[in-house]
Amino acid sequence: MPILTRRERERAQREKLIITAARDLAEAEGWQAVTTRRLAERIEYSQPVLYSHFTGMDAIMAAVAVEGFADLADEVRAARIAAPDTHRALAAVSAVYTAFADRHPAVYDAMFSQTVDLPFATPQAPPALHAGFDELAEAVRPYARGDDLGLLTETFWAALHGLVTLKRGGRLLAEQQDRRLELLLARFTDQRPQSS
Amino acid sequence: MPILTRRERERAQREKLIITAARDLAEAEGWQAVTTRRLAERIEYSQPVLYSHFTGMDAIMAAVAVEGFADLADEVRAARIAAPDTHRALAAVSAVYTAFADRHPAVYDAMFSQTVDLPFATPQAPPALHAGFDELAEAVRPYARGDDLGLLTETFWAALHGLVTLKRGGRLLAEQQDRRLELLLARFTDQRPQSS
DNA sequence: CAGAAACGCTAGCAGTGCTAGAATTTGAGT
DNA sequence: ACTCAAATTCTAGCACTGCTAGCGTTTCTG
Repeated sequence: MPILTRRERERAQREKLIITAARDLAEAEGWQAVTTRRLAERIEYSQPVLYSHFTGMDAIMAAVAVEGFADLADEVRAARIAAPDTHRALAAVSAVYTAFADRHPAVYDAMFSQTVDLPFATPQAPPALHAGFDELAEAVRPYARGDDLGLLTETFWAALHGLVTLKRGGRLLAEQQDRRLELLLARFTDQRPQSS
Repeated sequence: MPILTRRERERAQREKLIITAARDLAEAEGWQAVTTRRLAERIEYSQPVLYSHFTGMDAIMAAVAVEGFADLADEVRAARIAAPDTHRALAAVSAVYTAFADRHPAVYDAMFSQTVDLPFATPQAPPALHAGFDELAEAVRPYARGDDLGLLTETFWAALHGLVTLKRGGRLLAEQQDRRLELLLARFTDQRPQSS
């Protein structure tokens, strides 16, 4: 823990306040409603203060995303550990992932849909993002067969992401989402009547 | 074919011009660069003319999407019909789908990512959208086993969509995309890993 | 307690989607 | 051919956006 002066502490606190206000406003009314003016009003400072913390709106969205990575990783980890077997582990992880997207659609968008200036598919990506991915990979591992675990995890993740975003965009009816998830799991866990 | 007066013909022609200009501009510089002013400049009319054809920017984006549905459906259909067997049919359909998204990212976004005021998961959805979905369903059918074909097709489609969008957003490295697609196909076509 | 540095503010720029109302063109009907 | 109304297109403007220059105040330091 570095030693912080009072000013530095207050600054950090205000930065957190901005991120929280942005997230709350985005969840309540969507990212299009998160403007610098409304954000400044919420935190009871003037607009330019935002730019002393972040380079612009994009960076604020990125900060909300980074918070989200940590939250999601925690939830996925908890779900995986609590599961009694590998089968239910992957199911639980998938359920938690889609539930997170449903509960925090704006945060999810910032994390995975919006174009945001963050390193992703590199070691410089936020640690929480790697942590979350690793949790998912552990859940996938028992079904990797001979395939590359990383690539297979990415593929499974992409499938979850596709289900989430198509549903949220109104391209898929919400009602049958659970059954789609079941079908996806069945294909990835190799549940089949008989073998070739 | 209805009888159109010269004025009506000219109007229809200009509407097409707007859609094409919007698509071209979006592909060249992204949707954020498609503003009413730039669009009006391109078609060499003033801004308000756009509002005599469309209710707003959203409707213009929706019109570009509808065009895209038809193009994509044609390409998918051609790929499926040309394939010599069911296995290569699904592979070809998947390849064509992702290639379309790569070649026309802005159109793809309008179709499946942007929030656009169009009916989707209902009979009122654009016919070309149903046509495209049906083509995909035919490619999936041989691997449906006992599962509901519609739901399984939606799930497979979602997986493709996830791969496409995560890659375009920089969340997945582009290099290994082909291998991810292979893994997805293997899981859906029930191919056990072969010792190679 | 003076001077300097840090800080947050007001005011403004160039851009956005969209619209009211004036100006122009068009196509009758005489 | 000429008038006049209807259709059409334009100019100008509104309320908003992200972002920034520069001024005035507060705060810390020597």
